[in-house]
Amino acid sequence: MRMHNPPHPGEIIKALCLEPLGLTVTQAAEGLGVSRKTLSAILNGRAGITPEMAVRLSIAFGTSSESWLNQQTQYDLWHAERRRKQLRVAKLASA
Amino acid sequence: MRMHNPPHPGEIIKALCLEPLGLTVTQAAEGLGVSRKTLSAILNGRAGITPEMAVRLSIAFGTSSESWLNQQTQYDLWHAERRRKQLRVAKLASA
DNA sequence: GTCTTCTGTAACCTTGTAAGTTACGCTGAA
DNA sequence: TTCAGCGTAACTTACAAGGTTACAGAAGAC
Repeated sequence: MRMHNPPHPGEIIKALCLEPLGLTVTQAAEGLGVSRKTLSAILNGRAGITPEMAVRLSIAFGTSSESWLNQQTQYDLWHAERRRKQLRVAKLASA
Repeated sequence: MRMHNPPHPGEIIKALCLEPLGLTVTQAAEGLGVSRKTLSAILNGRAGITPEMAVRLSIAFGTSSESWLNQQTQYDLWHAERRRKQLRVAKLASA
């Protein structure tokens, strides 16, 4: 489990894709083939990156879809781990 | 992108966790703190592993939640990649 | 000042999925 | 035959993603 709260993937998209290319949200949304609302929600952390969106990002920006989706996975997992103590689960195998 | 259709994580749970320990689906569901229906759906590929379920699995079986969730990610991504050609996405950066 | 563009976001709808409870039929073992 | 285990259907609640439409604010061009 990582120590620091990982940034949501939207921040990375904004910092590594949109800003370097000088793309507006509107332009990027058109390029990705999604609505401006959908991209805006991701950029502002109000929606996650779905598998399909990861593939879209990999087409548009040339990185692997796996890396995009893994970012989302790490983000989701960090938040799920914060509730680990609240889960009532038996140890079925003591590793 | 992997060549072969990755097994859904439920198969791995069954093969690596339940069978070696001789656990029934009912027993494992109780230990994990979920309904028998929920676990059955996962084992039979009709539901995915959520971040919370990944944490439950890591508590019960002593493996990292990340490894469980990554299996789901790989499974989801493989299916999303199959539709890559159908997505109308512009190349915004030519990597 | 005025107009336009970009942006965030609210409201609303549709679709899909996860999870729960309850209940049913099937199977296999005691 | 009786019963435990299992898959699964039917129903509910909850939530997330995506779309369209519309609004308000910020910022630049004129």
